[in-house]
Amino acid sequence: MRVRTRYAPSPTGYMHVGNLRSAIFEYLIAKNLGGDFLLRIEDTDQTRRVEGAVEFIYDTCKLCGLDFDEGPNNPGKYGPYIQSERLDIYKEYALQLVEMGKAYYCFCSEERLDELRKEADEKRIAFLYDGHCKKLTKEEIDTKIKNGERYVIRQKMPKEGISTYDDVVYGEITVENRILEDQILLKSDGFPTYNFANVIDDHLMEITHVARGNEYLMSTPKYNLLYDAFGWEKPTYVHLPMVLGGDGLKLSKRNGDASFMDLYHDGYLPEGVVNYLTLLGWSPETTDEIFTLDELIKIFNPKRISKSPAIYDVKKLNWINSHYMKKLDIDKLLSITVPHLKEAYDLSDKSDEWIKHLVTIYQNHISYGKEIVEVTDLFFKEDIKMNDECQEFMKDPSIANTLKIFEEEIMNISDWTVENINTVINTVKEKADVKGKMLYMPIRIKISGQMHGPELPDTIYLLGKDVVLKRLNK
RNA sequence: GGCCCGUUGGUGAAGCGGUUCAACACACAUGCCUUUCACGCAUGCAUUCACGAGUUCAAAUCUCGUACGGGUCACCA
Repeated sequence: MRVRTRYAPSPTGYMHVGNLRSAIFEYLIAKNLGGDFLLRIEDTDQTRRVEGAVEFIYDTCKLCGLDFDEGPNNPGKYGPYIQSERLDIYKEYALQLVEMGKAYYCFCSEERLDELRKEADEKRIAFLYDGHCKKLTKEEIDTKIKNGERYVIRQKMPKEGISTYDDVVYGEITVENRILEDQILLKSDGFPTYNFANVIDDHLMEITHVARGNEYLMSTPKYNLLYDAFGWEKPTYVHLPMVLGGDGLKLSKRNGDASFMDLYHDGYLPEGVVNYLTLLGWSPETTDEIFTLDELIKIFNPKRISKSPAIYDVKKLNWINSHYMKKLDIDKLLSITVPHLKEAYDLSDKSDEWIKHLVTIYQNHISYGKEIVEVTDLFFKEDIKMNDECQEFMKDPSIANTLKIFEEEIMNISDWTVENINTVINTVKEKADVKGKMLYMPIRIKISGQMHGPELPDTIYLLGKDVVLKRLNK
């Protein structure tokens, strides 16, 4: 049987890295086994629907290299791929289930349910629908429907026994049937619930591997009961550990850039993000950490997904992304850095050549595009401030002389080039009789306010003669 | 509250009965390289795997209990 996986998001507009990771894992599972990867939009909750969300999902996946073999924009023979366009299908199957006695009509009002829930709450026990409408006769049901009463269709659960299934990640999962609620399959607005649509579609679309967040670990037995009722073959389940923020709490906008598009706009590279996200809760057999998508396809094994939650660690993301930054060609590098520079600083008096030079010398120093802004502020600020470490260093008595000679030599440069600046530094070395750290550091600190930075001659060159002289005299 | 899942160094994480099993990476420290910084390279960094008991000749690895953390109990997915 051909392996088929699906990424089945709700179009709520926001795609955080946890969702993206699910998509990546689904993609990797399919491609590793030479199968298909498809997109299905689960828009059964009309109240949460966001316009343009589908395009957003497409854009994100395209940027990341996750190509769909089938989906709303490139349908295969299993469409439609948007659940709101499949309503008739769900209804048909729901009715079939009622026919078989595995589901029933329920006319209970919101008020009655709330009352029941409150009671359960007071007794501090879990609320379970009491099966009130299960006893309704055919005649009673017909009358109620004729009277226009709103209804839902609920799945009939066994009241005793246990259900067990095997998960690729979590192993054998067993739950008692008595805790399974007669869950709603079809809502009163005619839309199916996730619980129902998901099963119907996965079967109809011949999905073989279902990868999803582990919040479904406990409800999977209910889905299996549905498969059994229809006599369908159950898929292989791969429940994914949750992605947590650095503070150990659920990922949110607060504890980091949780949205892929935010990362992308900050100048992170999709290859880097995909590489990092794959390592969230999964590890290869070797100790390598840098992988292209193609390499990942070859080695991805869902059995190696970990059970414990994965921590989304921006530091590690930065480290991986910096690998990809170093390999970037100049045009690409410019495209992810210059827009941020322009936003932060006034570049109107800078030449393209100057900007290119600036970005180039920082290529090995930044881990994502936007970081260029904070590391280059010494080129744009009027005043530079030395930290304690710098001030401590500058206390050495020999420094005044070194800087004085340097200033004289700089003033005498007529042709402002990196090469000539380099020559000046060598001249200072001779005349002041200092070398190494005592030669470079005073100059670096005086003109940049920092002990770290890119090549000194380049820094001096880009600062310009006027600024350098000005800072030397402060 | 019931049920399910997790807990390895400063951090992220491998390992899932023995054979270097406490990998690897980040961070940190030191050294080399570069006339400086950074990059790169090299070395160091958990007598110990939440805690307690048990099984075993042998446990981070299996079992039970405790603690802590998370998930789930919707006409949301």
